This record gives sequence, structure tokens and C-alpha cells, in this order.
Amino acid sequence: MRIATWNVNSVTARLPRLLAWLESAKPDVVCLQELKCATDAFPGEQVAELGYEAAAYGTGRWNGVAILSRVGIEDVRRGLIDEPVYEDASEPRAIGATCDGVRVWSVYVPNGREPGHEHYAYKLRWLEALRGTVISESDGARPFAVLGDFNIAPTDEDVWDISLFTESTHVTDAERKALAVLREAGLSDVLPRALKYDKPYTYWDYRQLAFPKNNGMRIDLVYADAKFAGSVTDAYVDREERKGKGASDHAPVVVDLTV
DNA sequence: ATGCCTGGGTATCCCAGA
Repeated sequence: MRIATWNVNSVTARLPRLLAWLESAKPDVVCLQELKCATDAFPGEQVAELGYEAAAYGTGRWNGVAILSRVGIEDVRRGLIDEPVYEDASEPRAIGATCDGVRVWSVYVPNGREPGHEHYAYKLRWLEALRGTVISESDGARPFAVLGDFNIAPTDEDVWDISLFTESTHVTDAERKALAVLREAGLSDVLPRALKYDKPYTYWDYRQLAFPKNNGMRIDLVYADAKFAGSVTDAYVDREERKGKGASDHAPVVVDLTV
């Protein structure tokens, strides 16, 4: 089975590239983030023509997540257990589904904006709810993984220049502790290989030639339980998708499994 | 070449992204 995660930065704007990529990469399951469209506006018919069923969860302008599967999709759950709200609103940032016996979650962790900001506190509360959902759903009986844009660089090696990240989100101790808590809950970081250079970055800002300079960050992660991680045969970042006109600022992470 | 932001909506500026 091939499972991928990709922050597409608007599924509407990215649709031509998404469809072409589905045809070339041939993933069985795809976790999408930043749909920027409402559930009803998701391009389900277009992906169905390529053999994919879709479960989407979006409210429009911001956020939005989905799972595509060509091996079946069951037990869809929208939102985390005991999910926090931001400014009194629940945001579409998590969706779970079972695809051919594998339980996957597609997550778009809040950005945080800056340490001390209310959005940062929300990010940490949201990650606590993710932990609770992981504990509730990962029983070891079936392969389980959380895939998506975590908006956290796990180590200093996961950003191009850590000296530029003082007083910044994505690298703080509290955010990294939230990842450590997920590892303590039985998940492990499935580290992809890079197709070029030495670091498997997954995000490069649109500005200041970040991609040509390889000023990237590894923030799109695959956190998998033992059954899932133990069946991984390969994992890579498809940086080709960051190239050219009409690219997302994130590249897909692709994982191959024996299950 | 991979090339100096992009997407979407309250729209022709503003907010968010990381």
C-alpha cells in the first residue's frame, strides 16, 4: 500500500496538479490539508474519475482536510475527541478513516503565529486533543498513523538555519514536547528520504527564492504506530511537486507499506 | 533551471500562511 500526505494550499487551485500527481504517483490513500473549500465544494467527482473515494471536511476560506482512498474508506470521523475551539469556532483540521484495514488521520495542526499569541496556546491545546484521540484510537490491533502538516519541526536539523528561528513558532520546546508525548503514546516519526540534497524538507516558503536555495523545513510528518512503522519499506519527499508554476508551498510525503 | 509569494474573500485591499 502507498499512503501519502500533502498540504495542497487550496485543493481548487491545486486540482490540475493533484489529478496529474494521483495518476503518476498512484497512491492508494492520500491525506490532504489546507483544502480552502467547504465540504460540499470538494472536487469529489474529479478524483472519483481516477478511482478515488473521498471524505472531506472543510468550511471554506481556511483550513480543511480530506482523505482520498482507492482501497475503500470506512468509519470516517471528523474532528478530534474533545477538540478545542478558536475564537468560539471549531475548525476543520482533522479527519480520520479506515482504508483497507489501516486507520489514518489527516491533520492540519494550527500554525500558532507566534509564541505568546492566543493561536499558539490553541495550537498546544489542539495537540493535547490529538494525543487523546491517538490514545483512544491506536489499540495496536490495526496499523495506525497520523499524517499531515504538524507545523512543528521535530529537531533543529529540520529547518535550514536554526539561528533564524529564535522567538519563532515551529521549534519551541513546548511544541516539540507535544511530539514527544505522541511518541510516548506509541507513535514514531517515519523519516522520509530526500530526493535531492541531504535534508527531507517538505515545505519551502514561496518568497525569497526559498525553494531554489533549499531554505526548507520538515513539518509535514508521518507519526505511525509500531504495526504501521514496522511495515514501511520506503518513504520519500516528492520535491518534484514543489517545482514550477502552480505548485503548493508543501511537497507530498509518500510512504510505501507491505500491508 | 526550481527563480525572488500565493489563495480566497469582506475584493481591487486584507488576512493568513510558517
